[in-house]
Amino acid sequence: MTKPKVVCLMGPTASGKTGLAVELAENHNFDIISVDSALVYKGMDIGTAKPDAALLARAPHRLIDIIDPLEAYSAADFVTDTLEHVAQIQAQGKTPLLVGGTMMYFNALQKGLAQMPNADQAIRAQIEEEATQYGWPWLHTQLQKIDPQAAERIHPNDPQRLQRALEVYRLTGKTMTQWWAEQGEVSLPFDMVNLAVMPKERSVLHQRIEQRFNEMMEQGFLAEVEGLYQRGDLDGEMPSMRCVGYRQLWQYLDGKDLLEDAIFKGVVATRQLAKRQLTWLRGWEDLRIFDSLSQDLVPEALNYIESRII
RNA sequence: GCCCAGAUAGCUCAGUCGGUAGAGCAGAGGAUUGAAAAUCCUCGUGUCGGCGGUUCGAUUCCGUCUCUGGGCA
Repeated sequence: MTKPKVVCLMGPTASGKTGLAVELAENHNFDIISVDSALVYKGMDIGTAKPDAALLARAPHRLIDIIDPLEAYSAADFVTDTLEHVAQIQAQGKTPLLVGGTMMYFNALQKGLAQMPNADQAIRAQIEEEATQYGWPWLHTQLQKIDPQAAERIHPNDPQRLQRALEVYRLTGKTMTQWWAEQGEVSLPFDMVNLAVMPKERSVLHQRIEQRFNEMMEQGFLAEVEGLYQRGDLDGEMPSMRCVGYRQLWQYLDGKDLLEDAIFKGVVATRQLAKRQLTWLRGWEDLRIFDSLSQDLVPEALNYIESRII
């Protein structure tokens, strides 16, 4: 018996995912779920290239504007929320169309996550404290004693993963390696149809990225970040303010960079993001890639999807 | 026109007391299990501005030319 389908539209930043998604939605019985770790934030619109009101009216997106920049979201939150939305959409007899560039979220959904606990601020602060006192290499040797396999995998210079591995152990008394071993196969009540859009040439993507960043500046990106800066309750270390562009303009507002340099660094960071997204995509199983410059992009993509949905 | 300082990797520069050179950034490849637009790993041959000279050997010293800054006229 064939399961219902969920369509996943992926692609690097600035590849034209949103435009394609809206067109697809208007030509098919789709309901869009955003797969984007930056679009979840309210009030972060220009710099995230969030679809505007007119576009959202044509094709509503779920999982946009769901939290304040003060809060954090995660791959696990995404999976939970998405499963709920998918069920709702299917109950209405529509097909979910997942669109976005946060490959980690797609991966978590498709490959599954171990049943580990959420981040714990107190434990993280504690580990942070130990890191400033003894240094991350020392924490790495601690991990070696607790979970040698994880220590093998995690580089001593990778504070984020080191912290997480230690956090999981302190929280549960079980190592990350144990959690992984217990993980088991994912079994979702639906099948995926994966497709991606991107320009054939990397240089085309780079041009679009630079052009789009300049357009964002013209549209008032700096004022948007300034507004967030002046709230007073946000800081540059929060996940929201580490987003590409926001981080660099924050540096400028902090007086740590010239505006011109901050803009350049923002463009660079966007290119580097695109590169990492492409690395994910390169090895993705059962993924059909479409050229974003193709004249017949919409019909081609629609054709492919229909051939897979049956 | 004269004087001075430069000219080395895509960019900014270091360096070679004469034995053909290396950092940061950019770029490329990879990893990716509750921060993922995050975090991290790996990768550096380029007429060392052109042409002559000295020398076994010049990117390095000398001369000259070109170009770019700055100063003086």
